[in-house]
Amino acid sequence: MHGNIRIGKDERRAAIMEVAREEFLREGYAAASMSQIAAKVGGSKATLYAYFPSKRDLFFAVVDAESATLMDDLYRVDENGTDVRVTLAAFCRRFISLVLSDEVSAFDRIVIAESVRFPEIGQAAHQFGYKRGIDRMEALMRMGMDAGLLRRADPHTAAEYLLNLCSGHLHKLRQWNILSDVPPAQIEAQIALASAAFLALYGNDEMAAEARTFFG
Amino acid sequence: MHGNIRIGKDERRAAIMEVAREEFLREGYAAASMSQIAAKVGGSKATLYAYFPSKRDLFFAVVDAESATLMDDLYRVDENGTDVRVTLAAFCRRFISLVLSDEVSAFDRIVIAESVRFPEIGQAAHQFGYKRGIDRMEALMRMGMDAGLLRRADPHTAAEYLLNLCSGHLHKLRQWNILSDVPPAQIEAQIALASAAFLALYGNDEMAAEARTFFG
DNA sequence: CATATTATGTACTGTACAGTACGGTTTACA
DNA sequence: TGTAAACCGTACTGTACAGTACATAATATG
Repeated sequence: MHGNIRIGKDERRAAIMEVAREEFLREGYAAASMSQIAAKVGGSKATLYAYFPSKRDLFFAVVDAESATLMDDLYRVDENGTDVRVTLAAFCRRFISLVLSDEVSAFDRIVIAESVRFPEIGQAAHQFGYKRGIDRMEALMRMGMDAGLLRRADPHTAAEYLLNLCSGHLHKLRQWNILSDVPPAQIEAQIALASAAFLALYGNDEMAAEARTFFG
Repeated sequence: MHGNIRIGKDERRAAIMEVAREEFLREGYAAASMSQIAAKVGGSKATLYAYFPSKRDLFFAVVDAESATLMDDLYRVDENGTDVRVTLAAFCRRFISLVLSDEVSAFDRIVIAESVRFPEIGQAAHQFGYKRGIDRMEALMRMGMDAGLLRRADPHTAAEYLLNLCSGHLHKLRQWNILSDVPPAQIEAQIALASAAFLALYGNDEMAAEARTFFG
């Protein structure tokens, strides 16, 4: 009667998580409803609870998956050439664009909001995202230092600071839901500013002097 | 922005708001309960609703008040002397300490979490806090530039960047609820780092050179 | 075809909450 | 001392939700 095509368990699970992801990201944990999710999946609540024993479990599954994919995007370092400056700029571009995107924004909001009730979430974001990302970037920093483009310093701290510089003014405005769409020109400006600030702090004397012309 | 002041009975109103503030900051909007608040105030729900027509109104009243007091603390510039460097360092110390405190942390979390459902909140935080704070700091920047300690640049952008530099690594960890208590030594390190970074970017050549020794 | 598994809709339980109704009680004050 | 406003407790309405029960239908496997 209802020509429902039977699909494999994994696919159904994926479909549930996809819908749940949208609901949780848009509504937050409390306001998202299991009945709503079941309805949008097209199945029934009974089936939903057959796959995930509780709302909490579904939420955690979604957050873990999203954490893995997003963080993998966020902290990717494309070593696309020999020039460390190019790699650095490419990283800033990717990172800043993503940080200001709807998806990362929404996810970040959820993590911050729910990390009080569910501390595991904040720890996951830190351990599997941020920390791992910085570890990856250490290699990039070392390359720059070995090439003489960056000052000799603790590469871990340097990586940490690059990320810090990338999350700027626009990020705050997005967190407060003031900017819904960020004009590309502003993103470009933010990228240039973050790169320049980083080079002014960690670049060799020559690069730092050049970068400092950005500030004044 | 929500001036609904009743004549007389100010103490009771204040008592309600004090309790509501604690509840909202600890539980968030959804999980905070009006019955709970009424009980903790010592009164009844009828009285509570006599003062605030709805949960939403009470929430807004609390957020507005908290916004005003917190932001006033956060963005205060103590011009306690003639030396701009001292004023600058004092500002960093005050700002960073407050940003990492329980109160500001909790409030920031609420604003981020609820600015989706209540966009007015994010706008209030921006308009009456952040924006106004930066306007105040512009004066400080101008002083530094006039004194020749800072490079000539747009004082507004410079002020914006100082704030940006102050919200560092530790702020992220607090947002994710990983650090509950921040060791004072780490706070001091963060203060020194932010000051140094700012001077390396916006300080005159002499100060910038000195500040850059911090990085490597 | 027989049987075990899985999906289905519907309707239920229990709970928690915002907001209201109301009759009685305290307080302010004239 | 009288009166009106403010307050109180309690119990209520209506709603929304997580999670469950159950009887039925579709599918797979043998």
